[in-house]
Order: sequence, then C-alpha cells, then structure tokens
Amino acid sequence: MENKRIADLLDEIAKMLSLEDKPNIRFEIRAYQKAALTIGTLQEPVEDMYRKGGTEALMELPGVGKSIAGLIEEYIKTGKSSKYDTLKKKYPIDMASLTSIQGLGAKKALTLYKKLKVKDIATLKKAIELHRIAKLEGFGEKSEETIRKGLELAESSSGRMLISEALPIAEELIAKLKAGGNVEKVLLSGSARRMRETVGDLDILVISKKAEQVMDFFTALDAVESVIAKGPTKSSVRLKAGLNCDLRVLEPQSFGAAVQYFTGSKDHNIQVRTIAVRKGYKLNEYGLFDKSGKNVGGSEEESVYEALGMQWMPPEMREARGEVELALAHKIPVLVEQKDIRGDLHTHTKWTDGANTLEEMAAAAIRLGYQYIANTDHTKNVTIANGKTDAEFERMIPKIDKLNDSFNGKFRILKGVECDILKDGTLDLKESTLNDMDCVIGAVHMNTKMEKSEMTDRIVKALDSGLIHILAHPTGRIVGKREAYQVDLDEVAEAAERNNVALEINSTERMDLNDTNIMLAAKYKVMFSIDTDAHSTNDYVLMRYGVGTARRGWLTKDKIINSKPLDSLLKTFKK
DNA sequence: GCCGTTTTCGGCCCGACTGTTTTCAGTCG
Repeated sequence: MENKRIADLLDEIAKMLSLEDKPNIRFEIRAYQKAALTIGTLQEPVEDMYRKGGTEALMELPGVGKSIAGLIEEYIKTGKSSKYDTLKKKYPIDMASLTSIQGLGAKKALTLYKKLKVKDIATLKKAIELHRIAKLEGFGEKSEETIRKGLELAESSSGRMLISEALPIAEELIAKLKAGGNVEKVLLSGSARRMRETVGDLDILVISKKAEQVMDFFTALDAVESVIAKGPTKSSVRLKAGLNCDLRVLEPQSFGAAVQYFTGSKDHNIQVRTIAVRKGYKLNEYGLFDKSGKNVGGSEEESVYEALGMQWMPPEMREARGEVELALAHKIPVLVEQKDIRGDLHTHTKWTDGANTLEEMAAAAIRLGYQYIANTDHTKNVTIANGKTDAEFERMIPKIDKLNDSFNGKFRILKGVECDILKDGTLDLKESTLNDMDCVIGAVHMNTKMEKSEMTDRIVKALDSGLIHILAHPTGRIVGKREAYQVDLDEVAEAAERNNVALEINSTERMDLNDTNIMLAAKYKVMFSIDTDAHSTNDYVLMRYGVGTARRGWLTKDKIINSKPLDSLLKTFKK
C-alpha cells in the first residue's frame, strides 16, 4: 500500500466532510487534511510503520491520532474504510477529479450533483455542453465559463511547468515591471522562489504607492493572455506562456511579512503561524502583530523570523520537513550555492550526441569561471547517442592531453566517460579503458523495465566494480514524462558509500536525484555531484536548478564533489 | 479529529477576489 493512496483517501474524506452540515466540522476537515499531508510527504511506507509498531507507531505521526490511526489500520488490513464508504454513499461524486478543476470546490460540486447529476469529469463536460450550469441558482454565465476554462486547462496539461522554463519567464516579467516604473521593489515569491522542480503559477510581489497604475501596466503586458482577476492589491493573469501569474502590491512596512507569507510553503507557514500564536502574536501577510496590534514584523523577512525566535532559512528549505525546528534551535545549515560550483562533471560533445565541440564546451566553461569540466560522452551500447568503443575512447586521450596543455594549467578537461551499465550490471567498456579515465560516470539507459530487486542488484553490482566515480541520474525519472524505474535507493546509497561513488543531481528535466531522494541518500555517507548533463554550451545554465534541488535536499557545500578544487577532486576520484 | 511550556477541554492561520445577490458564500492560496 503506497503512502499516496492513503493520503488521497484522507484528502477525499476531508473533501466530503466539507459538505457535512455540522458545527465545527471545519476543524475535523483540517485534521484529515493535515494527516493526509503528513502521510503524503513521509519517506517511510506507512504500512511498514504499522507492521512494526501498530497503531501506536502511527499515532506518533504529527496530525495522526486515535481515529485516523484506526482508519489507516482498517485500510491497510481490508483495503477499505468504513468512514469513507459511509461518506461516499452520501456523496457518490468523483471529488478528487472535480475539485482539481480551478474554480470548482466541494460545495459547488455537490450542488452540481444534486441539481444536474454531475458526478465526474464526463458528466460535467456534458452539463457544460448543454449549457445547464449557468441557469442554476447561485451560478451564472460567468461561473459556467470559469468551470469550462478550468476544465480545459486541467485537460491540456497537469497545469505545472518545469522550474527551468518558469523561472526565466518570471525574471522577464520582473524586469518589465521594474522598467515600467511606479514600483519601489519587486520580488518573486511562491514555489518558484523555493525552487520547486515544477511550479503551478508565479507569485510576484511589489512595493508601490501607485497600485492602480502598476495593475494596469501589469495586466496590459504583452505576455498576458487573459486577466482572471484585477483588484487594488491583487491581480491574477493567465500568461501566453501557459501558466498563471499573481501580482500583489504591498506596503513597505508589511513587505517582510508578505514575502514570508507568499513564499510558503503553505505547510511551512502553518507551522510558523502556530509558533506566532503561541508567542502571543498574530501573523498574516500584512505583518507580525503583537498584542497591542503593533506591527513588529518589519520590511524584511529576516525580522519576521527573528521576532519569533527563529533563524532565517533559505526558501528552498521551507517545506515543513523539520526546518522550523532547526530554525528555532538556530541550527540552519549553510547550504551549497551556485558560486561554490567549480566545474561540471557530466558533459557531452558532438563526438556522440552533443551539439558542440570539446573546444567549444571548454571555452564556454572557462567563460563561466569554471576550473574544470569532465568530458563524458556515451559508450557503444547507447547506439542512439552514437556511443563509442574502447579503442575510440583510448584514441581521444592524447587529443585531450594536447588541449589541456593549451590551457597553461588554468583549466582542465577531465578525461571521462558516461559508461552504460548493461542489463546484467557489467559495464560497457573494459576495465583497462575505464582505468585510463579521470572521471567515470555509470548510468542506466536501456532495459529499464525491470523488477525492483533486479534493477537494484544491477546498479549495486556496477558500483561494486570499483570503477565508477559518479552514478548518473540514479532513478531514471524525467519530470512529467517518465516515472523512476523500480529501484531500492537505500541499497544503492549504501553501495555508493561503500565504493566512494558520488550520486548525481542531474539538473536537466530529469531532476534526478530529486529533493526527497537527496534527503534519503544523505542519511548515508555519500557525496553528490551536481551536473548539467550538458549537450551544448547553452545547457550549462541549468546548473542553478541542480543547485536549487540540492538546496531543497539541505545539502551543504562539503557534500558536493564539484565544489572542490581540482586537485582535491582528483584525490577523491583515486580508487 | 488532534493536541498540550496557558490547556486532557477548548481551541484550531487568515485574508482577497469573484459572482451572485443586495450581504455573503465559495474558492483559492
């Protein structure tokens, strides 16, 4: 039983509870939502916890008490929940799908069911086609249009965009807002500031005395497709690029609280607010107010946390994963930064499937201030990428040596290879060839549909060869496109620790390892390598997203091999 | 339904915008 299934069950119960007409039901709803969140973000399978420690163990989880622990027990044992079934009988609606549509919540969904027998996406579509929603009491033409558009959006995509696509869009909007005048300060907040791998929308905050002009300017920008809402403090638009953007105009004295609030995450904020309440404050987006109603939050985010007895923490950490406790203890780690990165250890050239020559890749890296790159082209088994043989790699060695001579010691190309890990866990090149390389990356590319134990053994065997320095994209996932293959990351991390192999944080749309897997792997004494897997000189810019992901995994500089100077990097590569 | 450095009972984060109705419920973040 996956945690997600249990979390979804609790979430749907919460949605159905919101239809109940009972006093104080909203707190029960919140309790189910909170429990769903806890379980949804848990690393360890809840089922394992239950098998080991029963309902007692479940009740240790924040937000899980006697009732919900009992419900989970029932669900694990029988695959059913009587509470869920009772509610479902009363509300036989596909709540999860319907409420995922923007502008449609549980209450409206219920009305649609009662009046129009809408119970899922298909029946909703029909109701819209027949133009029946607009005629309902409490609805209207605009409501129907909102739901129709929301449905369209939900169907056209999952609604989220890669951070590497969204952040440049946000930065362009911010530049426009600054250039447009009337603003004193502009800042990106929301999940993009937290560097989540995908973002659902953009949240931009400004300080301005001329809110109306700013809103007019913003909603009239070329990048805007349509205006969803427009008010004096908040406007919301759909961008042509395919995502929504909110703009909020704030007062200088509340900017700190607003930045804190809108950066989120929501769950982080709930924890921070709870602390505020406990200390006798009230925290909202306008400030941190003491009992006399005085705003003690200030114009900076730091001062809000400080007033609450907390240390400021990087936005990437704010996911309610224990950072609040660390902040209260003033033990927030110093996370790796982009400026710490001294080189890129996973790059490709024209020789296999890249777009640039090695000379061009080196020149671009030098311009970025890097001390080194590893040239890691593909091996023969990866035929679609024009992978090379042992003999071909051997022949490259003198060429790279010659090129390195031309750098006069100021830059170094490491002789490398992205060696395919074959189906049986052996490597695609000979041991003698790999031993001639400075940097050997092991990677799984083919035959990825294996049993979990089989895939785990395959990778562990490759690591145990002692020939690999870095394991590339350890889980094989591609955001929004390809699921991770079945693999036991604990066993892989253990093997990496045993063999002194760094795990890659691949900065492309793979985002692999991702933040939670980094946290999982970091329980072991392993190092990480943040790489762009660059297939052209343009790809070097992706490094910031890999660094962002590493920061979301709470990694410090000393855990990142490519933050090391060349000589100490080469020492760690010596087997 | 959960929880406790104020509590085992009585709290639980909080506000903006929209649409429809005419004072507010629903939705969202």
